[in-house]
Parts: sequence; C-alpha cells; structure tokens
Amino acid sequence: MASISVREVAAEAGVSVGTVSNVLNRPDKVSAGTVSRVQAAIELLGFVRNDAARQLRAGRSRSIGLVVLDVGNPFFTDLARGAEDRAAQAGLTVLLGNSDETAARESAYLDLFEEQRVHGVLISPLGESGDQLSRLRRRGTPTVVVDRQIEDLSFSSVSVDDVFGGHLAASHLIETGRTRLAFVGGPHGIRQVSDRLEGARRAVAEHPGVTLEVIHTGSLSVLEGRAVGEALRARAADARPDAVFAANDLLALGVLQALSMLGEVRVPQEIALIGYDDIAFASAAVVPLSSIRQPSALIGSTAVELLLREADDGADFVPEQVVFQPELVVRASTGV
Amino acid sequence: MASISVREVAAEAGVSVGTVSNVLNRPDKVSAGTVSRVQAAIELLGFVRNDAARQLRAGRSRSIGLVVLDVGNPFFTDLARGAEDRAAQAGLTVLLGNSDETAARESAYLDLFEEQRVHGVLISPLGESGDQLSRLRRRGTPTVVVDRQIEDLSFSSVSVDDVFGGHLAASHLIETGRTRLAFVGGPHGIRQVSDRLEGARRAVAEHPGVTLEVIHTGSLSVLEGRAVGEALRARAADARPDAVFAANDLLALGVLQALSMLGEVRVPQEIALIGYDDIAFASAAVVPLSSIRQPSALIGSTAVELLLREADDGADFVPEQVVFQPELVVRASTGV
DNA sequence: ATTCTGAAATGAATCGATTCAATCATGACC
DNA sequence: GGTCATGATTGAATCGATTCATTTCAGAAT
Repeated sequence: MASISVREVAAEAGVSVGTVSNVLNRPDKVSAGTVSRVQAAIELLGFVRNDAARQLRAGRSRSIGLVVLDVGNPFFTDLARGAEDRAAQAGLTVLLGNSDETAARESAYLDLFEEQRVHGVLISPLGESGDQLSRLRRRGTPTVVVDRQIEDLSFSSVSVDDVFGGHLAASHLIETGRTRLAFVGGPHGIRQVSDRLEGARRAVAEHPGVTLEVIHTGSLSVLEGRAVGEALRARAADARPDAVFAANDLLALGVLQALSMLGEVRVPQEIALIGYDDIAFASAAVVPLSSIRQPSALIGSTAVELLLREADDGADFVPEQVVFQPELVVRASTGV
Repeated sequence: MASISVREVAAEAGVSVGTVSNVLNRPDKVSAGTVSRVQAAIELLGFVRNDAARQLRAGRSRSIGLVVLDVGNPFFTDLARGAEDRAAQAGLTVLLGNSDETAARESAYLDLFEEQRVHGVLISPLGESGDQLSRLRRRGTPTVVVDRQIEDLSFSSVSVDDVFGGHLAASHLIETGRTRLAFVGGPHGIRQVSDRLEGARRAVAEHPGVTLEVIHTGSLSVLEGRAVGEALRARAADARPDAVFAANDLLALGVLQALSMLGEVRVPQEIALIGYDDIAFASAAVVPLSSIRQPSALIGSTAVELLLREADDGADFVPEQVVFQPELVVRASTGV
C-alpha cells in the first residue's frame, strides 16, 4: 500500500530522482537507455504522478474553472463543451461548477477554484458579483465573464446582445399580429433576464397599442415554466396574453407543456410562444418552439481563448468584450 | 504579486505558522484573542489557502471523480446532481468528466483522476474497462460503477435492471397491438444498449408472430436518431416497423423529429415510439414520449454512498450491487 | 598526454499547509 | 513557595515532483 513516488522509481531504475523527473517531462534530455530503464521501473511499480505535488511546485493548476447558472440547461452544457475542446488544445482541463442560480454556491465555487489555483475562471455570474471577481483577479486569477457583459469594463467578456435578442423576439411576435404580450422570466437580478426584458420593452414601445405584461419566476426551469403555464390556462380566455416570450427555452417548454396539456389552450392559435437559447430540444417540442439562437459552443471556446490571452499577457493585457449577435429561429410555436 | 502563505500571515499576526494552521482547522484549540488576530491578518493580506499543499500533505484530494458517457444527456446531469448533493454532505466536490462514448477520453479521465488522488471514482464505463478499473482500485482508489453492472463482481455498482426495462418497453408495444418492432441503438459495446435489446428480444420471443428488427447507431444522440428516423420515413409504408423502441430518449426524440417532420409518418398511429430514461424533455415532445423511467438522481447519490462506505471500510469492504427497477411511463407516443 | 566540450546525470533546495512532540504560561491546590 | 494539571503556542519535519547549479565522463581537439 505504501505509495510509490519518484524516489522509489529512481531507486528501482538505479538513477536519481532528477532523472526520473526528466524522463517524465523532457525525455529528449535523457539518453535512450535510461529512458527505457526508468519507464520499465514506472511500469513495474505502478507509479502514478502526484498532481498535488506538481501543482504545489508549479504554483498553478492545469485546469480552468467554469461556473454556470444551471448544468441542467443544455445551453450551458453546450457552452461547456466548447470551452472544454478549446482548453484541451492547450492541455488544460475544465472544472465545471453549478451555481444553480444561488449566490452562496457561486461564491463557494469561486473560493474553491481560487484555493485550487486554477489557471483562470470563466463565470456566468448571478448578479453583479463584481467585488468578489475583482478580488479574485487582483490576486492573480484571470477571469472572463461569459454569456453577458459586466458593468466593470476591466473584465473581458463573451456575450450575446441580449437586449437585441429580446427585441428580436418581441418584434417577431408583434409582426405576426400579436398585441397583448407577456414576458415570463426571473429572477430579474440575472442580467440576461433583465436585458431580454429590456429589449422586449423597447420593441413594444415602438408599436402603440401593444401591451407587455411581466410575469416573474423564481428561476429559469421547466418546472417554473409549467407553473406559469398553468396559471395562464386558469385565466379567462380574454384575460390571457396572446403571445408569450419566455426568458429561456426551459421556461418556454414548461409553459408549453402546461398550456397544451388537455389541449385547452392552443399554441400558436390562442397564444404564440417564443423561447430563448434554441436548445436541441426546442425543435422537438409538442409544438416546435421558435427561439433566439445563441452560438453556445462558440461562446465557450472564445471565452477560453480570451482567458489564455489574459494569462499570457500578464500585467499588460487589454480586456476585450466580444459580443455575438443572436438570431431568430421561427418554428411552429409562433406560426399561424 | 508575491503570493501570501501561512508564513506571511503568521508574521503579520505575530504568531507561529502552526497557530495559523490551527486557526484554520481547529479554531477551538486556539484562544479567542489569537483567533481574531489571525483572522484579521488573513483578511488584511488576502490570504487564500493553497489546496495543492493541503492535498499533498493529506495524501488525498477532497473530490470524487465522475465519468459519464455524455454530459449532453439530461439523464447523466440528473445523476451528477444526485451525486453532488450527497458528496456535498460529506464535504466533497464532484469532478465531472465526459467520456463522450470514447475509450480514449474515458481512459484519460481515469488517469487524470488518479493523478489527482481523488477520494474515489464513479464511472459509467464504456465497455468492459475492467483492467484499468481493477488497477485503479488495486492502487487504492475506491471505484463504483454506475448505471450498469459489471462482470467483475468485486466492484460495487448501482444500476437499473436494463434487461427488465427493455422487456417492459417491448412488452408494452406488443400489448398495444404492434407486431413489427424495431430496436434502435448502439454501439452495442455499451452494456446498457445490449441489455435493453436483450430484454426486448425476450419479450418478442414470448409472442409468436412478433418480429424484431435491429437498427444500429453509432452513438446515443438526437442526431443519430434523426438519421434513423429519416431512413425510416424514406421506406415504403409497408416496409416500416409499426413500433420503435429507442435505446434512450435522445435517440427517440431524434427519430420523432424526423418522422413527424412534414407530418409524413404519424406517431403513434403508423409508428408507435418509446424511449428510455424519461428525461424532462420527453414529456414536452411533439408527441409526448412514452419512456422507461430510471431514478437518475437516486442512482447518483446511492453511488456516492457506496463509495464513501468503501473508502471507510478499507481492506475489508464488501462490494455491493444495488439494482433499481425501472418503471414504464405511458404517454401519447404509444397511445392509440 | 592534456585540455576542452557537450551531453548526461545528480541531489539539495523549494513550493505551502499540516502535524505533533516539545515548550511555555497560568492558575489551582496543598 | 512549590507542584501539577491544563491549555496555548511553537517550529522542525513531512508530503512528492520539479528545478538548476554542479559534477561526471566519454570523446574530440591540440
């Protein structure tokens, strides 16, 4: 059970520990015979490098931390995949943390990542977590904000123009003849939510006679969406909105489930519905869901890109805000 | 930029490094005044513990590794959530690795986790990865197989009876009057796939006159499902099966998308369809999807439970195979 | 034979938190 | 005043891989 270290390997191969380390890290600096003797010893003893010791010496870990709002949301797993792929190219691993839209969990993950001395942190922050993030960066951990911009322009960020996206969604609903819109989303402390709402407000303001009701939710999940849908279904027909813009696809799918259950409220005839993110399941929904598409994997890989740049440039790095444009995807849920 | 260690904190607070460590780990052993003095110094200097150093000393990390076949599959994210919750209770973190149904990636994650000296590994293995797993465990890393059993009964495992589940699905299709079944899934090296097929075979064998066609796929994704669906749609109506059992819900949703696109093939009238896993999106599909439900979060938490037990018991632990029973969920896709 | 060169190998020092045997201080008690 | 017990604090040793200044050595050049 006694764990095997370079020391044992060195003894077995009849060389010094320095040589074992060289075989591991720069085999070209070691003569061929020695390399194979050391490798044989490693094999024989079942030696496995201790990453903690490496990291301690190196001062940095070989991973980057990613904190997302919800791993259950395919948008974020797609984003994570993009990040992983780019990170792998640089020989780095991605540690995925799920804040679950909770400040305490977000904070706990940031602490954990900092204790791990990660190469950097990608985060889709809950609110303005600016303080903790600045501190994190000041102490030397490169930090990139994903999926939204942040007030503090000294941070790099990769985002999609959510105000524009919200405008796109609401305009589309209005153009198909709807006049009594409802926005479903929350908590409003989440920037993505308030921006999308803001975009919708602007679109509505451009069209006199069109109204916008705002329905708050506690989170962005299918379950919350279903609750809203049931509430809508319970209303008298003339008290219902004729179009719903949900802050993301999970909510939209929940609303859709509740509305179309029992076939009581028809989508899109009675209520048109549009979501946000264009997750893979949107097109497979009861009524295929119109949505606003974001380049999820690209956001992830670009964020890693910026992170690596920040890590390389050190003190004299220049923050960069990359903003992608979202795209309207029309499907049956807003068709005629 | 000079990083702050316990040494600096000790100097600032006018105490020894040992005392700083005690404040961090057993504040009750230290006088109140000293505690607050040390904490003030920590605050002032912005000290952050170095996890690598802690781990090196401790010999183990405070996380457990989880390797799943596909993070894009909600079944696995649900499982991961269950594992995380249970692990958090024990003060542990879960590192999530995505093998993407690739042997090389699976192996790379196992190596990584071993170098990290994780507390233990949960894995939903690709094939019979027995060799690498045995080695891993022999060297001292507790290992639990999730979502399937493994030949080698010296491993603990938490699984669902997939043969039974396959039987359940196929029987259901047969009972609703279908006679020309098709099983869609692959690769068959994945145990879950072959077990579910085996169950379907048995069900079919029990009913003379019922046939079973097997359609191979390269992976268990929506995309592969869509390809199969399109192939089915392209067939002459009388050459199509009248019922499809897909090895998981992602495949089923893909098949459904392709079939119902353009309304050419009606589900369930022309082809009944059932999936497996009962992910949240199944009930929100074009045609709400019948499925076989597995207790995903419970599998995850139970697996962590077994892992902790194995870690505690050390040498004299007894492997345990927990097998849950799956459950049939009937929705419109197999209704009349 | 002597000096020089470059490649190969060495091994002590280092990273930072934790541990634990040893020391110190304080007050209770006889 | 002296003895003890208790609690608080100390600091050197430890975990294991990596680094780098130094040593070793075979062969080339003089």
